[in-house]
Amino acid sequence: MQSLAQQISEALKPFLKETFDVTIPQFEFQATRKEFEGDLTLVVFSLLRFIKTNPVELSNQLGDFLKTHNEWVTDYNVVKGFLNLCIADAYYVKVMNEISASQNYGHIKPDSKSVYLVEYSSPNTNKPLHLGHIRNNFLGYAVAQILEASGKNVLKTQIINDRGIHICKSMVAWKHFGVGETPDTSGLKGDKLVGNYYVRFDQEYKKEIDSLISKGMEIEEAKVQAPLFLEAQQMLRAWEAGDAEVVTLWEKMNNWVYKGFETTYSNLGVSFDSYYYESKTYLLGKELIEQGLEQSIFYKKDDGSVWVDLTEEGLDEKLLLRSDGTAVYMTQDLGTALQRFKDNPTMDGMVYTVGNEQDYHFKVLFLILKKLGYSWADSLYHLSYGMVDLPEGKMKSREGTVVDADDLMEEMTATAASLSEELGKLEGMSNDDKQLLYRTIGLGALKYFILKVDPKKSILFDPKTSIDFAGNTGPFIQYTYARIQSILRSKAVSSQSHKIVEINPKEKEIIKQLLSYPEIIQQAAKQYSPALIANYTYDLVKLFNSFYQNVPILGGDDKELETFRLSLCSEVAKVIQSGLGLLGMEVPERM
RNA sequence: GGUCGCGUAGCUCAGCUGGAUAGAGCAUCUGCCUUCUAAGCAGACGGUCAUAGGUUCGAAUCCUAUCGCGAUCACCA
Repeated sequence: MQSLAQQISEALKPFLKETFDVTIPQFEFQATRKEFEGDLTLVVFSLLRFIKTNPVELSNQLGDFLKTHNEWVTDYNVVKGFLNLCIADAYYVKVMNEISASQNYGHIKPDSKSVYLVEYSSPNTNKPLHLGHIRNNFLGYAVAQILEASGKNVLKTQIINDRGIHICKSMVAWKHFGVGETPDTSGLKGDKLVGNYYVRFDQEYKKEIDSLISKGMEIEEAKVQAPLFLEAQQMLRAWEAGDAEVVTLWEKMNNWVYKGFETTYSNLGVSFDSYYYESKTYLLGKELIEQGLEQSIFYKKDDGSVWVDLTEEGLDEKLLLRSDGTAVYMTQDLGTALQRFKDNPTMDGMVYTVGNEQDYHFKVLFLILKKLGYSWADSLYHLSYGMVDLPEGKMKSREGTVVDADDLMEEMTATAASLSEELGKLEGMSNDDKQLLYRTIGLGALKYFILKVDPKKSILFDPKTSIDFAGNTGPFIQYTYARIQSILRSKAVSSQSHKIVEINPKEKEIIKQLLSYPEIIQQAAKQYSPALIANYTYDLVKLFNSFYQNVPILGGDDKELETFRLSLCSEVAKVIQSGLGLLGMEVPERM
């Protein structure tokens, strides 16, 4: 479907060639502002670079030409260098018919084998998911959906940080204070149980430090001499050496955590196509370091540690391997990237959804991969997002100011429930259906609240006041959808194309908004920005509500008009559903 | 200190590759529920786009400097 702007561009090019002997590569169009008459505006100013003439005169010339040569341009007016074109109602009726006839409007089917990987979530296995992970998950999932809608094959994946000193701490604490306790015996989710022991480790560790200090030891000395700390270190070494007992316990506790995570993911409404584990990729990373050493891309210091020098690129020197030969964070990420490429040879790009405190890390990671000669390094993208802060400041697990993901979702559902009860429109709905609805609304509120903001900006989240259900919010959009469904329930929408000759301004605005949806998806994909989709959908909903309150949809004598309006409602509903779907949000039939 | 990001209405945010008089929501105030769901609609109030220069027909948008906030600069991940 060719847009009107494209059609007009095509018509103008030969005209300008003939009249002025110039070739214009690109015309600039914009929607006409409300205070002027017209629908589409050609910015003639931008043509002055090619044609030295009076902008008003040129505008009039172009307007005359279009009025006589384009079937949809009915009239025009000129304000300074702006050529405002009036477009026939029939054009909007025609495109409405095209939109209703199209399948999955705005979405494009992938036409190649190439694959995009979207990595998100990527938790540690020593504590439950919290508010920060929530932003990460919503963002990653939404971006994956948007890329898919824009015509790419997408695989959602994550890297699980399942090895290291942190998980050993939980294991040590469990061995001392909780042997025999399992998710089944305690009734706790696995991730919560393991997280508790991580906290317990820290508490007991502090006690040991204090006791050592009271015996006259220096603080720094006490920190590394505390028995629990030594035990955790010892356990990490045993793990790396493949000690059977340690590995078995490690597997057992990690599996508890994974099971707990699965529950949370399922409640969040996100999913993954594959999983990568650092315990499995760090060895490949080490191989890469060896290769780089042989090719003299990296260098070894006297103590045996391996480094890369990025000072020429304006960065620092970066450690890649410790002096004892063990892997660091960067080693693992190099290995993971290579592993993913090996698993997906047709990979066209990869998106890393990771907080902005790691901007530097990813800059370095991509640079190293490029130095190693991997051509795909250019198509890696760090989807960097800002922190989620609380009124009290940063979230700190030690100080108990972390907002737990499961708890938050439950709170949201409860808030949605009490607000819905107050409104009392759900008579005759079964309890199960109500519960499902409350979850849909509560979670929708949370998702929309987070996704409508530009990813790179940090969010201030106040659990008490942040989530609203009125105005620019998820529930408002869901509510509008539910109301449209209610209208559609009363009458069947015919699929025939409409022939009405006149439409009112509200309808025209809605159709214009619908028309720009495919472009919005492409743009959102290009910018990795769910916020673009969110704000687009909100605008559409606002237009619809104004229409709904001011124009009778049902009734009246003109049946032709009624069918047209019903059909318009139906298309609006479909686009709302699609837009919210890209954000990972559900849409209710009634609420 | 070096590097990166942010700064738009009292608050939360839009503003696409520079375009016409900078837009929404919340809050405050005024109207609108016997007609398809009032989580709504119609309207009022609210701005030195952090500051100062520059680029040009034209700047919230691009460039430079300054100020403020945040992140980062580990043999942690």
